[in-house]
Amino acid sequence: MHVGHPEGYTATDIFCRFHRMRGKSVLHPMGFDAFGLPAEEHAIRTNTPPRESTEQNIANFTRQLKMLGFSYDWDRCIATTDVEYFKWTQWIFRLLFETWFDPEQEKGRPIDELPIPADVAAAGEDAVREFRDDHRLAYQSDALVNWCPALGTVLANEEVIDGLSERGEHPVQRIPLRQWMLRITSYADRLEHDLDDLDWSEGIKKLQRDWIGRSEGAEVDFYIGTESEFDAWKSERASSGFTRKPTDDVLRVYTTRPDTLYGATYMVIAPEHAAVERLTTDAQRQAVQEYCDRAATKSDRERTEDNKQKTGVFSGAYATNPVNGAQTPIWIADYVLISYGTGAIMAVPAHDERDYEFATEYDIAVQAVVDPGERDHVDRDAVLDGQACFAGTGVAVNSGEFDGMPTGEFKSAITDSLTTAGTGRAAVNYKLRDWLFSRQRFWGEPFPILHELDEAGEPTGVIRSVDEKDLPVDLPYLEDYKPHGRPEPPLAKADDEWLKPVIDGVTYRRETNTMPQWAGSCWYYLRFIDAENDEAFVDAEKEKAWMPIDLYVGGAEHAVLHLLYSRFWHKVLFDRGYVSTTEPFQRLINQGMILGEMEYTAYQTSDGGWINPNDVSRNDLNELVDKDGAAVSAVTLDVEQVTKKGDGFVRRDDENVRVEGRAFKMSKSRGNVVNPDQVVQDYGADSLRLYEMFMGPLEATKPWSMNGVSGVRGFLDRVWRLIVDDRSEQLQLNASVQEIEADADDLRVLHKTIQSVTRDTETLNYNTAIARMMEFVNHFTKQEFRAKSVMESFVLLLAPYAPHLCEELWQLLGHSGTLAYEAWPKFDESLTVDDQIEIPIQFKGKVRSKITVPADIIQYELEAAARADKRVADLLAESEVIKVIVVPGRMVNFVTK
RNA sequence: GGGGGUGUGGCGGAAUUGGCAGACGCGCUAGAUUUAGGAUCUAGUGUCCUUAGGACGUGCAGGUUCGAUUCCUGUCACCCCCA
Repeated sequence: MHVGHPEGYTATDIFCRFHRMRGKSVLHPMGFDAFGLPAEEHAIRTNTPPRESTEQNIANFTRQLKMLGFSYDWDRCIATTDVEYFKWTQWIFRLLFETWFDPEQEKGRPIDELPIPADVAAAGEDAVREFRDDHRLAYQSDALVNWCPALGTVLANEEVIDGLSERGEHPVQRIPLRQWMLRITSYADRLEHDLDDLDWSEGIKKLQRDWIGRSEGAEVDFYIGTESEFDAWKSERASSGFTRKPTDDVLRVYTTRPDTLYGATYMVIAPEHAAVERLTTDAQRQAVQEYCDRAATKSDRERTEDNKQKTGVFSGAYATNPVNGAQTPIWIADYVLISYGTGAIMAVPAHDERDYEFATEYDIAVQAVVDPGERDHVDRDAVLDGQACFAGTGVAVNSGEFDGMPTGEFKSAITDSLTTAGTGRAAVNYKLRDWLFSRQRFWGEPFPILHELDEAGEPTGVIRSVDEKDLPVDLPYLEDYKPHGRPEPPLAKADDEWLKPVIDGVTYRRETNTMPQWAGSCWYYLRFIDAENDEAFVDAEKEKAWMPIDLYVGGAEHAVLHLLYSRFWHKVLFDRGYVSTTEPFQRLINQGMILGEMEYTAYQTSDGGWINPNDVSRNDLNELVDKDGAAVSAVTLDVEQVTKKGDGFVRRDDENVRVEGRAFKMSKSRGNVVNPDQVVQDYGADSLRLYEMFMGPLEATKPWSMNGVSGVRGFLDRVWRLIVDDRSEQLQLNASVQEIEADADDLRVLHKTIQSVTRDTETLNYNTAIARMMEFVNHFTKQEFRAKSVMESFVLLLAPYAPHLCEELWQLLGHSGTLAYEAWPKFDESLTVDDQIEIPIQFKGKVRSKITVPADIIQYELEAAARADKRVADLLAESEVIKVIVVPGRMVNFVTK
C-alpha cells in the first residue's frame, strides 16, 4: 500500500461514519480484486501456487487497512479469488452464455427464446445450434493475440513494446487464436444513453462516450467481378435487396461519409481481412504475403499512429463502385484495422486526411467531391483541384445527380438511394469492440464451459455450459506454472481428471482459457450486499434494499474499462431480472493522484556549468541531455538552498542558477514513495487520515508534504490538550473543561462550526471542514473555561475524521460506549449569526474604510452609517458622488467623479 | 495530433459563485516559557514605496461591470488520458 490508497478509503470512511451518526444504515465494505499477472509472474518465478502469495498480500493489506481505522464491515470482505466468490462469477458468465440480445426489445433474453429462422431450422440441428451460438452474449471467435514464441506464451498488450516482449525483448507475432468474446457492442446504445442520468463528472461521461464512439453512416457493397457482370449484379440486388451478410462477390465497407462515394479512388482492406487471399492476383501474391507478415508484428496502436508514414500494397484486384461503376483498385494497408467497421474502407483522399496521406505516398488519384466554399484556413481551389485535403462539410460536386446538395442532406439522400438499389444501407458503428474475454493464463477464473469430444478425442464443435449444480469449477493442481511453449493456456497442462470430465457417458474437454482480471471486479458490489449467500449471488430483497451504490470513489484509471464493463454486466443482470436498477454506480468521484514531495533540481553540464532547466530533456535512452544532446546531470537541492526569483526558482547562493521546482509521481525508481506504515508509526493513523483529507480537494492532484502531516498532528495534539490535562500523571480532563453554560460568543463559534462542518462533510469538501475545526480549536484554546457540552459536540464533529483520538476523548468526557452511533450534532441557525458585522466601504471599487454595524441593518441605514464614518466623510467632501451601491450585509460602494 | 484538467504568497490551498483576495495549515520572523528544544504559548508574515497612508497584486493580453480569482474573447505554460 502506498499513501494514494488511503485517500479514497478515508474519504468514504468519513462519509460513512458521518451518515451512520445521522441515523442511516450504511453498507461500507472492502474486498480484493486479486487475480492477475503479478501473482502469476511471482508463481512462475518461485514455483509456488499464486494463491499463496495472493493471500499473503491480502493479509498484509488488511493489516494496513485495519491500522487506519476504516469502519468496514469485515464480515462482508471478499476476494475475487475466493472459490466461493468466483463460483458466482462463473454463474454470471453462464448467464451471459445463455442470453442473446433482442434488438427489437433492446434487451437480453434467454437463449431458448431466440427465434430460429425457417431456413436455419430446415438445415438441421447443427445449423440451429450454430445459429444459437452465433447469438449468445458470450461467444467464441478467432481474435488476434500477441504470441511470443521465444517465451512460449501469449502476452497482454501492455507487455508488448514496439513489437517486442517487455521481458527479454523477443519478437512478438499477432496470431489468431480461438477466444471468448462478450457482446458488449449490443449494449453500446444503452451504455451511452444511460450515462445521462448518472451523477458523474462530465469528464468521465465524455471519456465513456468517446470510448463507445457511436457513429452513423452507411454500409456499402462494392462489386468484385468482371465489368460485364456488374449490371447483372445490380439488377439482382435491386430485387433481392441488401444481403444480411456480405456475399463473396462483394467487398463491404463502412463509411461515415456516404456523401463522398463519388470520390472513392481506391479501397483498402486490413491485412487480416478474409478477402485478402481471394483478391490477391498472382503477380502481387508475394508482395502481399510479405506485407501481411510484417503487419502481423505490429500492434493496432503502432499501425494507426498519425505521425507514422502510411504503408500498403496493391492487391492487383479492382472493385466496382455501385454508384458510378468506376473501377477502383483494392489496396491492402495496415492503417485500416480489421476490428473496426467491416475491416474494409472506400478511400476518399480528397476528404480524409489518412487517405490523402496514403494517396500522396502511392500516387493515387485524388477526386474532390465536396466544395468547402470560401472559408478561413481552407484553400478552396487546391481542394477542388485535388491538391489539398478537406475533411469538413460543404456542397457536393462531381457527384452526378447529387451535385449542389449540402453534405447533411446528401448523406440521407444517398443512403436512401443505396437502400433502394440494394447496394447499401444505413448503419451505426461503434469504436467499442466486443470484449475479448479470455486470457491464456493460469491465475484467473476458469470458464464453466465444456467442449464435447468424439470417440477419437477430437472436439465435435458442440459446447455446453457446466450445470449450475456443478459450479464452481476450481482451478486444477499444476506441477508448475511455466509456459509450455504452445499458444495454448497453461490449464491445458492439467491432468485428465480435471481436463476431461465424463458426463452421462460423453467425454468433454474443459475450456482452458481463463477469464481476464476485469471479470471478478464487474460485480463485486453486488456480492457485498449478501456476501455469504450460497443460494444466489445476491438475495433479491437485499439487492432491492441497497442498490444502487450512493457513492463510489475510485481512481481515474478505471474511468473507462472497469466502469464500462461493470455497467454492461449490470444491464445484462437487469434484463434477466436479477437486479432492480439499470445502473450500478449512481454517484462517482475520481480521487486525484498524490505526488511525492516537492523536489528542487538544478542541471549541470559536464564542464560544470549550470543550464536552464527548460533546455533539459530526455533522449531515447531516457538520459538527461541539453539542447545539443550532450549529457547533463541533475543536482537535487534542499528547500533552504533555493529562493524565488521572478517566475521561477534560483539558487540562494548564486541567483544565476535557475532551479526547477516540482513534484513527481511516486515511483520506486525515483525513491519518493511514502509508506503509510512509516507515517502511522511516526505520526499516528488519525494524522495520516486527516492530512490526506486536508491536502486539498479530493479530485485534485497534490504533492505530499511530511511537514503538512506534522501540522495536522499538531492540531490533533491541540485538540487533546483542549480537553485533557497533559501535565497530570493520570489521564484526566483539563481543568478548563467545566460543567458550565457556554456564553453567547462560544455558542456562536460552536454552532458556526457545526454548520460548516456538516455542510462540508456532506459535500465531501473535507479540507475546508478540517480548517473550520482548526478555527474552533484556536478559539477555545484561548478560553479560560470551556463548557463540557461544547467539547462533546466538537468531539463528535471530529470523530469521522480522527476516530481513534475522538473515541478516547469521548470516554474521558465520561461516556462508556463508542461514539460511532451518537447523533451528529445539530446547529441552531439563529445562534450562527453575528449581531455586529464589519462592512467595507469602497470608493470606485477600492476599500477605503470599514464600519461595524448591526447585522440586520437595512439599506438606507447602512448608507447613512457609511456616510457618518469620519474617513468616508472626508473622502466624500473632496469628490462628487455619481452613484451609491449598497448591498446590505456585504458592502457599500461610492462611485465618484 | 485529439480530448480533459489546472494556473492564486516561499509551499499546500480558501473565497458563501460577481461583492473586503490570500481562510486554515506548513514555512519564516520576533517574543514568552524552559537546563535544553525538532516542545508549548503569544504576536507578525502577498509585493513594493520612507511612515500616516498609498501603489501594485489571482499565468499573460484585452473586454463586460459601480465592482472580476469568479463572466466573455484571445494567448501562454504545465499536468493527465487517448493516439
